[in-house]
Amino acid sequence: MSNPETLSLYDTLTRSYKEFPPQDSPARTNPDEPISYYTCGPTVYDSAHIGNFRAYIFEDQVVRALEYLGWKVKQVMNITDVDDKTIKGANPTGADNEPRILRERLDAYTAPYIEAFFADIDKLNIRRAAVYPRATRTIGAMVLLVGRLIEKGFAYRGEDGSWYFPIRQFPGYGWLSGLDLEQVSVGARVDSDEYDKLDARDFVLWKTRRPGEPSWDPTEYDAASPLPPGRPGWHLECSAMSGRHLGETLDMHSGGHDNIFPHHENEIAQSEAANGTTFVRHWLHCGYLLVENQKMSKSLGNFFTLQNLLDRGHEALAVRLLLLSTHYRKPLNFTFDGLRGAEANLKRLREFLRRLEREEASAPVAPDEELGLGGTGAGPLLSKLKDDFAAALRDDLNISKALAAVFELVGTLNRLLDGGGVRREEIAAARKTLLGFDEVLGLRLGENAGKATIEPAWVEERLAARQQARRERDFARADALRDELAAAGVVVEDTPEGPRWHVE
RNA sequence: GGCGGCAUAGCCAAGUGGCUAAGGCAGAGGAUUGCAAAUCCUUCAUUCCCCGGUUCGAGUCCGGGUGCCGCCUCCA
Repeated sequence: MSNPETLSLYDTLTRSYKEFPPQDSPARTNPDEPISYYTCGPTVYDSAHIGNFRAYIFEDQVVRALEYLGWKVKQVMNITDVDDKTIKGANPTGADNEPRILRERLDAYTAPYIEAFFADIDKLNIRRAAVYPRATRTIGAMVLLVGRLIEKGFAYRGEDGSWYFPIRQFPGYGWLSGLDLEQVSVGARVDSDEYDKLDARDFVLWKTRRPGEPSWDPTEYDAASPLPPGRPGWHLECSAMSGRHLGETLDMHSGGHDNIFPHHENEIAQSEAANGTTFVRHWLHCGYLLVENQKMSKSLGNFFTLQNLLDRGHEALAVRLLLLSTHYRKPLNFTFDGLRGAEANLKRLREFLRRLEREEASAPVAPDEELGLGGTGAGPLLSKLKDDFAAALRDDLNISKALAAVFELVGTLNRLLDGGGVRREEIAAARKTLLGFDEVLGLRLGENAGKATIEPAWVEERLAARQQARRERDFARADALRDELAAAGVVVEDTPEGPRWHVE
């Protein structure tokens, strides 16, 4: 393995391109040290939609690209399993009960959504992160974090016992989002439990227990904790979980553009106030997803989960290809036209790999090949394309350029193979190059997952009958046999060397 | 109102001052085929939202518009 290559990546905080990994990242000097990468995960109150998956696929691209370029990565993705929506979902009537019962109800409510989330990311071939910490299982770390904030004077208690973070005390507040605190309008609406904030813009760290809401007793984790029984505020979990699994300073943190404010802004404030160290060296955010040029919403009827698309007969990996083929920082306009285009592209890539495998297996090893002669000189082309591909990734993950290299490989090799005389080792090298690209694209080109298993003898029997019919020029019968095979998912292609088939 | 992003062919999209504006999808014509499929060839933006300006030269820089999108504190 050659030395890892650095990338030029846009950084949200400085609004500029920066070299990644950052200079002060331990991964830069210690080859065994992984890049620490924290990603905001799902709130499990419902099935994730394709807008969520754009972010998760983008983050998967980041990991895959870094690994392709030679880096080790430790990715952590949180699962938010306690917030207002999950609480409401778990206990719609608001009936009060013991905290333990309410916590159990919450777990029972989120469990199927957690399961669905993992099933979906598997279908989309999103690699699993190293850890998926759950908020409800990390309460102790959150309690300790608030404890440190209290010690340092970065938290105050409201009248009802909830604790808040005083944003005015944190000098860097607003930096990430570029918001000027004085300009942020303080809404006229003041929530009933916000009356005792010192500043209406302060955010809650720990909410005191309300009837009907699951709660945790902080003294179970820290006997000296002044926090009342209650639950964590929205932002606290990410600061606590990232610290627990990746340390006080992260190489990279990413999420959707809409997480910048207030979520990530508040994470910075909490973590840096508590630890006195830089929280994140590099911030990365992906753009929004539109559907047919409109915001995705249930009322417009353009709201899609992955399952909705599968139900319409689309393929998860085509959805993946579509969602990754727009540069991560640009708005992505999801259309069914685009999805069909992605399906065509995916088919072309699969077809190309099949051709390489087929021709590699049948290519004779010519006498001059043993001498290293002959062939078409595909080698230099392949190394150029690999260079182009890697350079595209290093250029702020320029996926369009990377895909151009992939399709140049397809077009050029198809031409060479049509011309003949390609050496077996050249074909093998092309195949390996394509599969190498797919390590980043994640389209499972080299796998046959999900394909129907067909009994070859059954197919051969029909093919033989069809050939017989063709020889007799009984094309109606030949086409009927081909249709029968097609119905079973078998695609037949006639060639000068006879028919060949594959399962689709 | 404040802050930020985007605008390139029917669709997706690269491009960050200089040869003929990448690549993909769709379309058209052709080779091949019994018909298909796959593949290949040809074709598909005198032009980059509009108006000015800078420059020998601008899609690329500057100014001004227009349009679309996001954020401006969770629980609304």
